Amino acid sequence: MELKDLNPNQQEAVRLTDGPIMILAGAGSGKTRTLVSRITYLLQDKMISPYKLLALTFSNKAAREMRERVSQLIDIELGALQITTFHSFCVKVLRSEVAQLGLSRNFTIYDSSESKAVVKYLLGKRGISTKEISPFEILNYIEEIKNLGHYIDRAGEFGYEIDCDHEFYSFYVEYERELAKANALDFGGLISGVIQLFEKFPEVKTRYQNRFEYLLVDEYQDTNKAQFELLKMLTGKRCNICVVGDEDQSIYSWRGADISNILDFEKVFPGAKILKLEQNYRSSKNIIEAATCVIEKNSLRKDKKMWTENPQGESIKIIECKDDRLEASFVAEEILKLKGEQVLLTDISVFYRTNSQSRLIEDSLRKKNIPYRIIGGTKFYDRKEVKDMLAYMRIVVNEKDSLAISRIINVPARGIGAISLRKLEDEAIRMSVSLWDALKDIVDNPEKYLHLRLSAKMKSALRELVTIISEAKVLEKEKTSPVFIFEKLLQETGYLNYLKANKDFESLARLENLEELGSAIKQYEQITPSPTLIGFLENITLDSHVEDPEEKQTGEISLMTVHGAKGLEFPYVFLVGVEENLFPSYKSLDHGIEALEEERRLFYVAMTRAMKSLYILFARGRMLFGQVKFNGPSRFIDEIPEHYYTWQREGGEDQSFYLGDDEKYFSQEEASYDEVVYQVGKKGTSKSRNILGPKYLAGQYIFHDLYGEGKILETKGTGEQEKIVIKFRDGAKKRFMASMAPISLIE
DNA sequence: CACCGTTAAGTTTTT
DNA sequence: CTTAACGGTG
Repeated sequence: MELKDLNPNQQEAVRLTDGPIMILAGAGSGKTRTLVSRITYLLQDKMISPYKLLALTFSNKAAREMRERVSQLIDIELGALQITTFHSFCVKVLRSEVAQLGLSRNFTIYDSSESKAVVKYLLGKRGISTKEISPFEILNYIEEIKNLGHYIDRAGEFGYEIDCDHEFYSFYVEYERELAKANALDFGGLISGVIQLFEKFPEVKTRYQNRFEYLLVDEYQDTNKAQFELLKMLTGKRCNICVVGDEDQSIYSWRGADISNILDFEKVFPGAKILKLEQNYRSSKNIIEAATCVIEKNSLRKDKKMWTENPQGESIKIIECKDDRLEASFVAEEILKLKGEQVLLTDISVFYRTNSQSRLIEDSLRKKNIPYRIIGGTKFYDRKEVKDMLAYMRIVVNEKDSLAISRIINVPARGIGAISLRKLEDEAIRMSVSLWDALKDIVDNPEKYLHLRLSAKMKSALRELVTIISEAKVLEKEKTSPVFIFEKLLQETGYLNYLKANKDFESLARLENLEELGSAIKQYEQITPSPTLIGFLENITLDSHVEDPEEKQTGEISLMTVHGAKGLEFPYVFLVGVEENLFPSYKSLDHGIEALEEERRLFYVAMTRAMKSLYILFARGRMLFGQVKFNGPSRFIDEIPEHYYTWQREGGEDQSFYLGDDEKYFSQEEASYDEVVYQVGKKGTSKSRNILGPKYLAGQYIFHDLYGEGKILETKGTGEQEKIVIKFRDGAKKRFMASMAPISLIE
């Protein structure tokens, strides 16, 4: 096989097939290429059967891409080759072995909104309002436990401790019980389920260990403890494990990704070989060097330094804008300019920290007729009507899924409201059967349930519902086409008519969404050898269906969050909203150095997406939560050495805020306060900025005559209306009117 | 049981 | 400014 296209380090990464190896692959270092080469090398040169290889990724997209590229390179039957996501892999294992764990193989997979519904149900059962305890808090707690790989009654040493006296522990236990009753697993449960399986049935583990002689893991920095344990179990004694990752691109720790998996790899796999891919093929020297300076401020990282042979390239452009609207219109304006220079729109991308920032950008792009598409954002499968229909289908494949039943029992309205539902659920609990079995029995033997005093209307409604579902179940068993079942459900449940009855815009949009769901099922049928309803459902819960920006090259620019940009690259990148409290996010500023370092990695990811041209924008004033905030430029901008960028100011400084053409954001009163001139001098630079606006900026340190030293967290308003939030040494946060409070700036 | 008004809060989201 | 979620009323 040809390895001469690879650099020496990449070649070594391909050839070191045996024993544990960790490849630290910097951004744009040809990571995927190396991985693909390694797979083909194993298959072709080492003559390893595809059956013995397992490559794990995090996203379906990455898995598809890798498989695609392998199949382009070699001409071997790849049928048995497992290139798949952690979760899909676990589903596969569990579907074939799960009987041993007391689930049946038609189990459903709950996504986080369904998990949340379970938690809310548990809270309701205890009579606790969601105001007293937020379901998210409990959910986070449960997820944390599961991210460790824990399962109930796990015995033995496992390197972590679970505090069974924790106030939420009982919720965790009940939650697990509910899921088991519903024959369902959540995302975390898929992983911990396999761990449980392997621990309780070592012979099953041995079988998988024997099969997969070579293990590959992509995006290793994103693995959590549970996934790490799974990997250890799978590699067994042979330890032919190759992980590829970049600690500097770990941006999912808030979801359990544990950076210590990378930092401690050598400890867990003694004798592990560490290889670094440090040559960048993507970006200009200027961008790489600037990004390197930023990321080196992090302490939690391996010693790795990117370099490139690419030309120096142009300077990074830092654009200081007067406000968020100007920022948006600058982006649109500049894109038009680039377009005039024959730059392809598909080569341009705009990144932002939070989804809500896309609105303004979209507005100004539309105004200038620039086609764009949003990558990520609100998901199709999160829409209410889609979830409703999916719930119908879930009951058809898994009748124990009571959550699905309670979701749709009154959608469309059948006269079975919350109270009646509660009555039915209680009855099911009393008889210790599932909700579905209870409903069926009520319909079949109504005389047994006189005590429920169900109205005739309700009884007939229930009968109808049970009949429709039962019929669909028969069709499902007969392997009828999923689309047919879907359409039958849509018709007979009355959902279609229920939407058609309303002529409003919203219902119309919903109809369209359901149509789209129909075509998604059709598409699934076409590309799947033996399509089943359960297969389709699994497909959509485990595959986010994020549109691939490279897929449709119809000449649109791409908009996405920085998280969504990971793994992508664009010649032209606009990074907007680079302000304190936004990027880094105000939430992370309260959570210590680790959270801040993650924000810095995120910033690093954003920078390193750019190949040729990088614009970093920030707005002096920004409309946030209905109020204008003056957050000041992000600290990350300060971390880029000056000689890598040019600084450009947009929007003058003598005009009042937002007094442009169509602005009605401000009352006259507020607008006239911009008379205050202040100075933010950066020490040692000539860049002192005389800006009209607030007197204080977030991040500055002050002294308060009464409370002592403190740091400004945020400011809003100007002049006499200016309010500031200060965090003092003792951790207390206080609000002040800037003009009244006895405070002074500390240099 | 459905609707409406009030209230509170407001990151990121590979699976 | 938005949105979600609750509680009260018709």
